[in-house]
Amino acid sequence: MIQPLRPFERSLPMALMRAREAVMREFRPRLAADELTEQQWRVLRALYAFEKPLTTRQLSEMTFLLGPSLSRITAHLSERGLVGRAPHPTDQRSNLLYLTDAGKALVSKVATGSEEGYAAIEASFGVDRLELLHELLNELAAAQTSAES
Amino acid sequence: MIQPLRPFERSLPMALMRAREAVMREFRPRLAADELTEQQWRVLRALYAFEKPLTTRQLSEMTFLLGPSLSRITAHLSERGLVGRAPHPTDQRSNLLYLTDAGKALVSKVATGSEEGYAAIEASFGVDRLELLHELLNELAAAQTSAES
DNA sequence: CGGATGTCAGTCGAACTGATATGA
DNA sequence: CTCATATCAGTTCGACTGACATCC
Repeated sequence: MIQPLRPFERSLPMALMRAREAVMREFRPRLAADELTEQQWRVLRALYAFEKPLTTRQLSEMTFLLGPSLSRITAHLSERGLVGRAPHPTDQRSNLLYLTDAGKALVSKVATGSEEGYAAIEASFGVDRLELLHELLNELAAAQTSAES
Repeated sequence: MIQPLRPFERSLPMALMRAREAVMREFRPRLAADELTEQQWRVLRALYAFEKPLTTRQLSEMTFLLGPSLSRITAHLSERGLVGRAPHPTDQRSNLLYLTDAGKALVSKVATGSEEGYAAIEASFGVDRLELLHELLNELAAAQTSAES
């Protein structure tokens, strides 16, 4: 007989996915309403949060998207007029990507609406426990990232 | 000026993804070594955990995969001889999917190896804090799922 | 030169929608 | 008849690899 391995409920990746899926049920419709995929949103969100232009490489690290995927996504966002591209001042291999005014407006609109979603989560889950969860998640990510061989 | 919205670090979906990404760096190579995608693994894992045959619908709820995606995935796993298919005893619309011996052996092999990954995580993060994290994640998922409109 | 950055080309897997057959 | 289950067809998207031009 095969040994009784780690049960389904104790799978950490599964628990993280289940929680994320539950949360995204709150946000996904808002993104879909503006024809945005999760990945596109991650890019816009990163650009918005930093308020400064970013290179593809920086975006890649922040959004966990691979270079080639980012090339496609940013090209698409550029076609939609949400993202602009400027030459890098010192490194001519690289570009700097930034949010256009239309991009900023869209992010602001979606993010403002999303605050309703956050309010719902905070109400049903509790602000302090949400804070604790954030803390644990950050520490887990830090612990694993630093534990690379 | 646009209001300073929720910063990047306080995005719950992002925090969950970052943590999951960090954890998956430990497990992804193990799956890739056996030519398994994350989604395929989720299906095998669910079948293995339940030890009983499951319908496509049940699998869909457990793995967060859509029906059509599951059809393709199970067809693929069936071609590889990892999953078998039997008629449902009472509902002739449905099938029952189960792990073949080869499937069980593969899951057992991958899962056994993965315990090393869990050990590394427990070592760097702490068993008790991992337990607390699991608890919070489950409660978050439950709170959100029940808060559906 | 070696090493990094970004893009292109191409393949594969999965998400997703809409339609369809089948049976509860 | 209705509703649910599952699959198919087809499109879009992103993951990923390998090659490549460009430049530090």
